[in-house]
Amino acid sequence: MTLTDNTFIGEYTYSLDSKGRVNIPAKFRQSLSVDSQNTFVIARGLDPCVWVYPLEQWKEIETNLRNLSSVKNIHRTFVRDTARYASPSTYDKQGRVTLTPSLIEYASLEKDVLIIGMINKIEIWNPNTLKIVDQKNLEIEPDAYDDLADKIIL
Amino acid sequence: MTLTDNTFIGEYTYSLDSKGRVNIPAKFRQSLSVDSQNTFVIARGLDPCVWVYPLEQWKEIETNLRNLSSVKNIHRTFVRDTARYASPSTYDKQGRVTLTPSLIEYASLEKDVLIIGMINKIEIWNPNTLKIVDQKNLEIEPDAYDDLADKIIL
DNA sequence: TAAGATTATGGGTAGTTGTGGGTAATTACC
DNA sequence: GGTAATTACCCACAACTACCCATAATCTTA
Repeated sequence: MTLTDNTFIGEYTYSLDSKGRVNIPAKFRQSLSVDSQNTFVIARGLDPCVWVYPLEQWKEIETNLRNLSSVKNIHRTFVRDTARYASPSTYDKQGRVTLTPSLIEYASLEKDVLIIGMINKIEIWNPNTLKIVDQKNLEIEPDAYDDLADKIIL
Repeated sequence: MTLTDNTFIGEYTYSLDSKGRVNIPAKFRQSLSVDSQNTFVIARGLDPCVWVYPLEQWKEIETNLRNLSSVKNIHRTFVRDTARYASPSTYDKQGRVTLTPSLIEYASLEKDVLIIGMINKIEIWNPNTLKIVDQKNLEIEPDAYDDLADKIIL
């Protein structure tokens, strides 16, 4: 069952092979819009993981980046950090995308990887790294977290 | 007799089979809106149980999540926590949805499960777990309970 | 109360999905 | 321009999932 176009939820364990390929879960592929032409854009996450965008979604990001001022240093830095590690990747007949060595290193990916649907994008994690990050996030102020839950969860 | 669309009340005992399938009570299925296309979204409850949303209801949550910014760590964390354990499930010809192993484990579900209508969603419990939670809830401060009286007329 | 319809539960099967490896085409480098 | 390395494409197997059917229990209605 497919929900909305370009919307991803759920968690899956897959394996990264020796050629740097990972399977994109079938459910995610099915939810990819036709406009995205079987193509994702892989990029650095703000967390130590790989972010995978549907091509269409990435185009919106490019538009937003274009609108950032080149005068402010922080803007230039943000654009550079975002753009330099990003690259498009069309999945093969088996539904796999190829990750760049740079991104595999950045996210410390090994054989077993965790793929998480994040609504408008997909995250690829080393499961051990995520455990550590999850642990750290327990320190988030419960009040701020509860406020979010109140607004969003039904 | 069906009440309002996507509204669930009552309690039922059903069994979870070896393939991770549970029957959704016929009354609940009948109350599911046409827009939900025979589909529920199963997710982690805030209590140790499984939450089952009508697709239509879940889409509202998705919309809310989509509006959160990925720049803020707390937002990313919240989206991840919410989305990762959720998955759509269309019921089969016999009216059953399939639960993920992850959710079965989270809610400690065994053969006998308790299905409870929670107005806008459905809860699936291990009956023993619910007993314990019910017991704990007796300790809720009566004052807080009384505050509710201002908001709800019984 | 009896007959029919609906509902709950179990299991079989065919199609889909994930994973590994092979080969041809392309690119990079001497 | 020739060789080596890399990349993209293709095939094959194994595991799994979704779909289908069968039976038993329950409810509905005449």
